[in-house]
Amino acid sequence: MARPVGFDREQVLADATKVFWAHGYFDTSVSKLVDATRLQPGSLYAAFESKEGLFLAALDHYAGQSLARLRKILGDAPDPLQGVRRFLEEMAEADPEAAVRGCFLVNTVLEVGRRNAAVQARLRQHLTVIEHELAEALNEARAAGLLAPRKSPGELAKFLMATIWGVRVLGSTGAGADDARTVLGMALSVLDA
Amino acid sequence: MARPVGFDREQVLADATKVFWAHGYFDTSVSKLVDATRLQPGSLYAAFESKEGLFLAALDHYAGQSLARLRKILGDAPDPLQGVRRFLEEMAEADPEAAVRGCFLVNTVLEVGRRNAAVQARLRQHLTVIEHELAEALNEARAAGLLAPRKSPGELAKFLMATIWGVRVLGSTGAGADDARTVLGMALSVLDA
DNA sequence: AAGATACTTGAATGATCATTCCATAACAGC
DNA sequence: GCTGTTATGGAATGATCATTCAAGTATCTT
Repeated sequence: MARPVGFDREQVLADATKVFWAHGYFDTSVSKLVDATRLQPGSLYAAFESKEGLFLAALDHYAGQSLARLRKILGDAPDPLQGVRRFLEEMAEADPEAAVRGCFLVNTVLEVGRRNAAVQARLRQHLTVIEHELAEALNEARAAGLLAPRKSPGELAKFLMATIWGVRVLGSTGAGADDARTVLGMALSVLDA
Repeated sequence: MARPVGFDREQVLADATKVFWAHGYFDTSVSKLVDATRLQPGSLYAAFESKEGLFLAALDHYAGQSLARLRKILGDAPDPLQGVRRFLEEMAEADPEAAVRGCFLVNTVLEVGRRNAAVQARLRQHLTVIEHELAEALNEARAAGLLAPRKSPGELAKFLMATIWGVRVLGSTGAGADDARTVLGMALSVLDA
């Protein structure tokens, strides 16, 4: 047949994700991507079609990793409710640099998603999967008697997603871990009683 | 003396704010600003020094208006606690376009603030003023017996700010008013009991 | 009414933008 | 070890970027 691809697609996506995450979509130039991935424009365009194509692929790459982390935390926890709590509480313990960097998906919702239908659709899809995962865990928790029966797992999941987003913004303002813990503590108190 | 400035600075700031709010910092070109403000580059640079200078001025313009709106709602409310509730609840009632546009300050925290110290400092300043306003209202509420004494107004204010940010992100994902009301209802339940 | 002052205009600047393209290189099948 | 096919490297493209500047114009002071 012909010459095979000479780079590791996953590695390239990891590199590109890092750049887009740090600089956003519009302030990431193709030349920054060339530097970070060590791929020339030709190869980049052959593999991902366009800057937007690469960006969407990076979004998928990031979302896949986030989902895996959530599932691991839920799986390792002694019960579904504690799993949910730990997932939220973990956010306050990231190092300051990571906290300021925020969540790639949330950053993108505000920078691009508002105005680009393709990007918004992709983001909603990824965020919905995470929300459903939380809702399912809360549903199990309620079935196991860990959560008051009058609470709605679906609504709580929506609320927790908004809490996550709020804490991400808080982190990007440069606030410290203490503030994050305060906010998370109050939000998680909604799960009590 | 000499020829006076031939444009209304407030009007220019209002126009520029609209563009920056809709497109963000990096996707707003000077030529878009020239179109929106009907000022030529020379005049724009004479009045605001640079694109970043105009952006910071737009941020100030927006923050001033936001603060005025908050103060009006607090002033019109029958008591401080209801004022705070109304300020939050009002967010769900914006028309869908405005909801997707989000809050200029929050959008900017994630797009620019994370990486530009001057912008981040300005944002923190504006957001802190709003947070203090909320904390003060909650303090009055507690003094008036409307809020349980064990609740901390300062911590509640931080939590409510994060709630606002979360709801803003929710709106930018394209979610409807119902979802916003659900999230706000749960968050405001923290003020009860 | 005349001169001094400073705003406005819009073209020019050089850099950088996303994307394309072509010559070259590398591998598969025969 | 050719031959066909596809990846790669890197220059070239034309558009657009933020910013500057010189020429023209409007207004205030005297």
